[in-house]
Amino acid sequence: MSKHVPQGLPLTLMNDATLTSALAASIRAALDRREGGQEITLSEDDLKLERPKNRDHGDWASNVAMRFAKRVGTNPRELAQEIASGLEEDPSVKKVDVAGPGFINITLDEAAAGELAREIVAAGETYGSNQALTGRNINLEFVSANPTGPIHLGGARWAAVGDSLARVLANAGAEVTREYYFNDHGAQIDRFANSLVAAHLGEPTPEDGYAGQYIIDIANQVAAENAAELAAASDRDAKQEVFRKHGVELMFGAIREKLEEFRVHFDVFFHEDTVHTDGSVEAAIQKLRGLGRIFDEDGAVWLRTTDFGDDKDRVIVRSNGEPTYFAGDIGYYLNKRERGFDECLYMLGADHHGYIGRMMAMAESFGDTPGVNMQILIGQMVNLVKDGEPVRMSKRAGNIVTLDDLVDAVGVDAARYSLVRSSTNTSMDIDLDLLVSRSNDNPVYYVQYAHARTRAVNRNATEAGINGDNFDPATLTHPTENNLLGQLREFPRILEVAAVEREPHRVSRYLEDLAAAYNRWYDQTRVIPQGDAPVEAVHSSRFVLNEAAAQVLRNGLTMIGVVAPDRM
RNA sequence: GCGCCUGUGGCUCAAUGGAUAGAGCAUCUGACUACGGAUCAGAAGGUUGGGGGUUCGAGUCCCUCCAGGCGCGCCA
Repeated sequence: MSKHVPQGLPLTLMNDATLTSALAASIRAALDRREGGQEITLSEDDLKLERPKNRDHGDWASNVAMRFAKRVGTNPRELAQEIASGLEEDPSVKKVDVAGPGFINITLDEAAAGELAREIVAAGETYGSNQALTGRNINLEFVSANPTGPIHLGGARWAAVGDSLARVLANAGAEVTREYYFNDHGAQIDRFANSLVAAHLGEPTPEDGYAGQYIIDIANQVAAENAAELAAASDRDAKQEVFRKHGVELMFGAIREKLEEFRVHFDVFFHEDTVHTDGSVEAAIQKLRGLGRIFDEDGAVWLRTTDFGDDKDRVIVRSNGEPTYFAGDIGYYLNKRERGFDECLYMLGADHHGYIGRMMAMAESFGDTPGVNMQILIGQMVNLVKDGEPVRMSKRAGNIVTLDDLVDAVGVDAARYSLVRSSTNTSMDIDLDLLVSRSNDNPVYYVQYAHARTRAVNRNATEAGINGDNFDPATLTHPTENNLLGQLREFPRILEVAAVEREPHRVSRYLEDLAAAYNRWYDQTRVIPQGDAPVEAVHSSRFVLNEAAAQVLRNGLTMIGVVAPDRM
């Protein structure tokens, strides 16, 4: 994602703490044995363990030997060997291998690894929560679509991604406020109102107006509900005012309703009007003027954004005295900061990326730090495709595909999942017909199926009298168990990265890997003994592992607002 | 012209600078009178757009070229 966010955010990995300290001690010892080793200080980064993609490379791996070999005058493999022999003394370590150019591959003791299943079940829905963003007070603004029409596919994408991001940020310990900037101030609203009057009077859609069935529907509804008010309106302008007031209200109500149905809840709906009427804009201009950032030219009021890297200076009050749209943004930003938000995140479509320069300059004009107090996340467009050909959506033309259409076609779960699943850096083509016909291909069902399967296993096992009482982690020795445990162990780290990098799509990718690991395990082992075979500790242990997998699938699906069903 | 994003198997997309570039769909071959076959096992399919560079190591970072999307208003 194009992220105008601070670099080098702390990323404390949820590695096994004792393992990390054992690694540190072992490296220290190896370095101290060499001349000059005392001069080297180890950073958190140096001790970072990573999870090998290939299971043959153990549970954890470190590249530390390759990073330090040159500095201490040896080759990586030799240094790795020294560190490895020190590590092997740690009781939770089963074996340590040196591989490839100097990787240190650590395999955990099975009992230590299996213990995780019990820990996850005990942690329940808190498993995966972390402290990566503790103490951050974040305002996340997303969707903010104009109330001149229903939410279209682009807005749907930001609704799904933004809401998931909010969940991921909160899961990382941040205070998150979800906010929608309700743009009810500008000329577009006049055009919207004008379109409603025209529809009411049976006139053709005005130049620059909005078309579509929803305009007619809203016009009819306003007319039906406000007959007296309309009759009292003397001229067309007065009628338009009636349509403006009630039409915007209706449109906005519909948007809120659709978002709620999409399981996207906003804490604050902020009306653009208020920054113009409550003095926020005026206060912001005064403040910037006091800071020497404002100048007057050609009868207009300007903000000297070029001082902070913008392409050109920006008008904030036109020569006719009307504030620009950007003036509203300025007042709104100041308003957010005064409400106590340290970090204001904006999710914008790629068609607004030209805005970044002036927004960041504006924040800096206030003395704030761009990329910290103000962070802008740019996501690429959603394109509508029909029969392989791109179709240009336009509210004016009235051929938009809406959030509602998408939900009608595939349902909330599949819609949210597929919108979140890919990086926001990539533009997205949606062919609604194709989406419907291939709806069963959606990976969301694979993940949901895995969860439903855990519940079926649970029901059957419970009926067979199996529970977790005789849990013995050392019995979880099958390769697929090792693999599943490794996958489960990664969950908190995935959520940390997703939060810090602002990339919720990582969660869905992870869930697909986890579901695959679960299905393979299910295929290879049995929780319930076959036939008359006795119930042993291993079955009890697998029962716990089954519950752990279920828990993580649930917790992960919750992050993207998708239901974890008991049956499908 | 300048700026941002993208370019990875036939298609849709993954991959905090790490090991043999991974999934799904499509294609082909197998597996159910054992806990849900919406599943599993396997095969085939790649010069990561081209070319330089940095690094022990580059799909990832830097430069350059090519292609596509988006943007450069006293519009919102």
